[in-house]
Parts: sequence; C-alpha cells; structure tokens
Amino acid sequence: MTEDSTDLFDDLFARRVVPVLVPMPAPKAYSYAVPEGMAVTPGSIVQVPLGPRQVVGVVWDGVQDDAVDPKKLKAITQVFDCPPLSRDMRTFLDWVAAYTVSPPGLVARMALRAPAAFDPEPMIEGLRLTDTRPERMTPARERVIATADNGFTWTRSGLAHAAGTSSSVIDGLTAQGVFETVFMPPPPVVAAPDPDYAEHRLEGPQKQAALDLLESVDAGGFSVSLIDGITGSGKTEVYFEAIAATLKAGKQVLILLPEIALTASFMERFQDRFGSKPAEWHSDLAPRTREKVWRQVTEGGVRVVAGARSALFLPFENLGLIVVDEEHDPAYKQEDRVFYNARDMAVVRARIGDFPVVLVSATPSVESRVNGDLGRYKPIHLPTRFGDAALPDLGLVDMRRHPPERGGFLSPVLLRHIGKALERGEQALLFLNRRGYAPLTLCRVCGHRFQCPDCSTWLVEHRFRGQIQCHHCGYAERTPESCPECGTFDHLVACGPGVERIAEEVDRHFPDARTIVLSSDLMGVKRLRLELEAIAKGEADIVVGTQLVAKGHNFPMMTFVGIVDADIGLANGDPRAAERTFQLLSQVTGRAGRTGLKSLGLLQTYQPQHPVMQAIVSGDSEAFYEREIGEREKALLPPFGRLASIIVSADTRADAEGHARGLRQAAPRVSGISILGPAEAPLALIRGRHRFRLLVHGRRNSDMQAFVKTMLASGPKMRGSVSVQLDIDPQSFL
DNA sequence: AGCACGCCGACT
DNA sequence: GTCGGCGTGCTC
Repeated sequence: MTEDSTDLFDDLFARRVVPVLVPMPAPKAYSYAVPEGMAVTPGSIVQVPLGPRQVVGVVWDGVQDDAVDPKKLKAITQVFDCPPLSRDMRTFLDWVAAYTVSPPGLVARMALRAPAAFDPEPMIEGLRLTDTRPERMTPARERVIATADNGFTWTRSGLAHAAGTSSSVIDGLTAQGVFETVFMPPPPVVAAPDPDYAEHRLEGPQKQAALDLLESVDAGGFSVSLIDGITGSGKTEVYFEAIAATLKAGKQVLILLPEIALTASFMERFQDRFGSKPAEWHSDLAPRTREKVWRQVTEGGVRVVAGARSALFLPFENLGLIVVDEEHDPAYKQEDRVFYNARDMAVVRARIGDFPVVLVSATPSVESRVNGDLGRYKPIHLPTRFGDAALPDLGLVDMRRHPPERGGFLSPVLLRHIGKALERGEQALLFLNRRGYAPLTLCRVCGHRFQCPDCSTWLVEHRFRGQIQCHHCGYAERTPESCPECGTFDHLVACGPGVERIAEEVDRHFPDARTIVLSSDLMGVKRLRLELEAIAKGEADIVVGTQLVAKGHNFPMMTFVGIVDADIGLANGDPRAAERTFQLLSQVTGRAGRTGLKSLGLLQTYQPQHPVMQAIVSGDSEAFYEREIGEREKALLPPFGRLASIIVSADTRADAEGHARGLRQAAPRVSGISILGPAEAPLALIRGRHRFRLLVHGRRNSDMQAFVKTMLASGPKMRGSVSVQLDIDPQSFL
C-alpha cells in the first residue's frame, strides 16, 4: 500500500458517511462519504459516483447498519442547489417501496424524473431603461424608449415585439448605454390561479355535494371523499370548489387524470373557473417544460398541477389536496418497474401529509365502493344530470333475435338508428374495443391460423397498414397473399370484427357519410387530440372507435351510440372482467346526450340477461355493485381479498402451472393463484418476455409481502425480475 | 436499471 | 482476421 492510498483511507474515515438512495434496484441505500465542507441533510438531492458513471441520488434517513468495505466507499460529488425532499415525501417513498415490494432507489427515482432540474433555473437577461439617451434619435428608437419607459424590465425580444421594431434597434441602444442589463428570475410556467376568478353558481344536489365536500376540506387533515356522480352531473364543478378552498388556504393542489383525459378541453374548463391553466405533467412534456414545472413545483411557485399518475411523485413544496378524477381507470396502474396504483398511493400520500384526497368517478372501482360502504371513504352522491342534459335512452339488441346480414357485424336495428341520426344531421358513434381489421386470419384451404412466433396469440390483421400484428409483443409482418402452410393464393379469410372492418361495413351502408376510425394505433396522442376536437366541431358523421373514445371527451352532436360487441371482455378470466366491462360501457354510453338533444345508446349482445347488461340499461348500478362485491368476496375469500399480480416468466401454460404449484407450497397463507395468459396480461409485461402472469389472492398485505419475499428467496427459479402489484385492501391502512 | 466484460457467429 | 449478438456480474 502506498503512502498516498493510506492518506486517502485516513481521509475517508474522517468523513461523515450517509445513506444515499441510488437509482438502481438495490435492496437498500448505499453509503457515501460526505466531503469536508459539504453540507447534506436527509432529502438532499446529490450526485454520486456509481460504478463507471455519475448518477442522481437522495440522501436518506438513518445510519447504515453494516459498515461497507472502506475500500469501496466513495464520496458525494455534489449537492444540488434544490430543496431537499421533505420528511413526508421520504416517508411516502419508503411506504410505497415497502408496500409494492420494490427497491427504494427505484421508487425515489420516480420523484426525480426531470433530468436537469436540480440546479436552479438560470436567471434570464433583462433590459432596463437608464437615464442615458442616444445621440441620434430615430422614430424606431423613440418607440422603443417610449415603450420601455415604465420602470419595467424587458426581455430583448419582448421589447422589440412590443415596440414593433427589430432587436437590432435595441442592441444599438444598449451599446450606447440607453439600456442596462439586469438579471431577472425566470418567468413562471403558468400564471397563478385565482380561486375567486369565476365562481360557479351551484344548485340543488350539486350545491349540497359541494358543501359536503368542503366540510371535509375546510376541516383540514386527512380525509377521503368519494364523489360518485353520473356523467354530466357536474362532478368537476364540485371538486373545483375544493380546489378553490385549498388555494385560498395557501396550499398546492394536484389533480390526477388518466393520461388520455389530459385534454385541452379540461385545461380550458379549469381556466374558465380559475383564470389560468394548471401546470401539466405527463409523459410527452417537452424536456425544458418538464424541468421548469418540476422546479417550480418543488419551490411552490406552481399552485396547481394536472397530471397523469407519475405526477403523484412530484415533490410538492406544500401540497394540500389531491383530486383523483376517473378514479376507477385502469390507467392509474403502473405495471412496469415499480408496480403501483396511483389512486391508492394518492390516499397514502394524503394520509402521510395529513390533507384531504378526493376520488371522483361515475363508476367507482369496487374497492372504493367498499371503502365507502365501510365508512372509510366519505361518499358524496350526485344522482342527476344538471341543466338541460338528459340521460340517453339505453337499450339492448339481442343478437340472437336481430342477427346481422351475412358477412356483417351490425344488426339491422343499429344500422336503422345510425341512418336516423344522419338524417337529423347529428353524429353516430360506434364502439368496438378491438383494434385492427380482424382478430384472426385463417386459410380456408388448410385451416392454417396466423400466430405470433413469439407469443401464443393470433395475429391481428391491420388492413389500413397492410400488416398482420401481434398485439402483445408488437411483432408485425406484411399480410401475405398466400398461405404460408399450403401456398394457396386468395384463400385467407378474416374472422371476426375490428374497428377497421366495422368502418368498412358502415361505408358500405352509408357511402355518403364521413366516417372516421379512432384507434390508438393509428395516431399519436397529439394527433388524437386534434381529431377529437375536429369531431366535436362536427367534422365527421360516423365515428368508429376503440376504448379511447370513451375517455374524457364530449361530443355535443353525438346522439346515437352503438356498442358493436358489448360482450367483449366478459369472459377473459380476470376477476375484474364484469366490473371493467360495466365501467367501460357506462363511459361509452355516457358520451351521448349532453346537449338537451334526445339521444340513444344501443348495446349489441348475445347475453341480454347478463348482470352487466341489465345494470347498464336499467341504470341500477347499486344492484350491480352489490352483486359484484358479493362475487368478488366469493372469488377472493372474505373479508375482501387482496389481489397481487406477480409476473412470472414462463413460456408455456404448463410451465406457469408448475410455478403456481411451487408458489402454493412456498406460501400456504396465500388463498389462491390464478394464471392469466398473454391475452390478459398487459403489453409491457409481454415486451419484457414475461408471458404469463399469476394473479395471487391473499387476505392481508403482510401475508402477501411475506409470500413475495419467500418466493424471491426460495421459490421456483424465475427468469428476469419478479414484479408485484398489490391492489388495495379496503381494510388496509385506514 | 445501466454498463462493462466476455465469449461465439457473419462480415468489411 | 474484426463487429456485434446478449448472458453474467457488479455497482457504496
């Protein structure tokens, strides 16, 4: 050992050592030395060396129990000039890590998703008029000086624009000392909202609901309210009152929305009420904007954020309310890396921060309903539509009695009503939750079925693109002209309908109508938003869409909604199938009838007696929930099972069953394990080559966590990472 | 999660 | 003879 390195060790020992969470799936924080003269506190955001690179980490709480090998110990590179994560935020991140059985470093990383935001935003250069005047005056110079002569600081381009000159005039004046350069703080990303800007006049049930909600919000402290109101009942106006009250109390507000519902129309509604738009937070924010929003949220400048689920991990300076709109929406579940449901974690964050949270839905999740029934969440009902918006008439079309013509999928009843809507100059919406042209293609000669080479699923024909695709792994190939098995040409047949095929059928019946297909694979989020606005303006007659038409957009001229196959999704093995179908169908039929125009929704079904169909047409959601809660209890064991999804890599169903057997032995307290195949597992999982998912049912969170740990330690050998999602148990943490 | 190291197949 | 596939292992 050289003298140099001895000195280095002495030096390291003299330093303080702190735990730092690094963005890596390590089970606990790593230890780093704090260099002489550097000040850190728990929550400090720091840069540390990790292997060959520098990463962003967070100084964590406590001391490291077992000392690391001093040879390994490295020093913190720098502390960012940025508010440390608060005590509450750290508690929250720890809680989420423990609950989801995820590495804490990966959870902490979710709070730091803003690459270059940790150093303060640079001051921007501004110009201020001095007493000096130019030797030669020109009309342009006069205008500039007159414009700037108000004591304000201007930006170079702003002043040029305001004075109607080019910026070279200003450069000339600056050179002569007419302007001095001063530095000013960067402008806020959004203007401050004004809680008194345009108060809504609420009446009747809406007013009562707002009063009930304000009672909890004004009381301060933790509470969960569950606003349960049908589409068009004015839920948004009601929770806007809670937002206004929170703003008046000087606190920040987070509104969570499913990504697709973060539309311009929502922002405008907010602006109409509060005079300015909320800051947005979602996956396709421009990086610069993202950094500004993150920074200003941590410093408290941004008062209201409307964001997708990831916004829940923003380190607010002074958060005082979370609203979770469309709380039942499956988009709140993150199903890769850290598995969590933002709706449930919002409740936890509010509990830790001791402030109110408001869950909002026309069709609450069964979990939230149970929590409401048990008195843990405060139910607030909005039973009627307001204004002149009538509910649509809803009916079932029994497909056994009204079959479509050969080769078609639309019953004569549906076609007749589409025609009527067109005659009235109104719009029709056809909903089918299936992308592409046909879900299965086969050869009429040899019976060959096109199957994904990587998954065991059928390839879906996309005729617009001339491709057959796997909807699970993204595999795609050109649609062949001949059968790859027997070589026969022109004998491939499409089986079953997708939206493209329905559009084709509609075109055949209504060749003069403007028909548009809305499907997530045909356009990006931006393009989609534009299309939705265009449709709302009446630039299409018939819209054929997948489930994205169900979310958060209103079409005032849409007076007929036809559900092409209401039965899709009822029998896919997921214990939530009926609930999901009910929520989806409610949302789609809710798109109609908000204008005072008479509107109609028809559902094509082969199971008109099914409880979901009955609930939709009768409007009796109470009976449906009661039944569904009962079914869920039977399926998952009383008092109300907890579901954990455990992702297991298995190439065949038989392998998955082998894993399940091993898991049952490893964890006797787990009450049930069911296997979901590729058709039920989300895309993200399949991409990671995990084809089968085991749904594990247990009674209590502690049981489930113990189970997962046992599994990780001694369970069957599994390839890749094993991930877990726990859905909240109504009896968990309240 | 990244990233390096390392060992076998098709190419300038 | 090299470029590049992804399997394995490590990071305070």
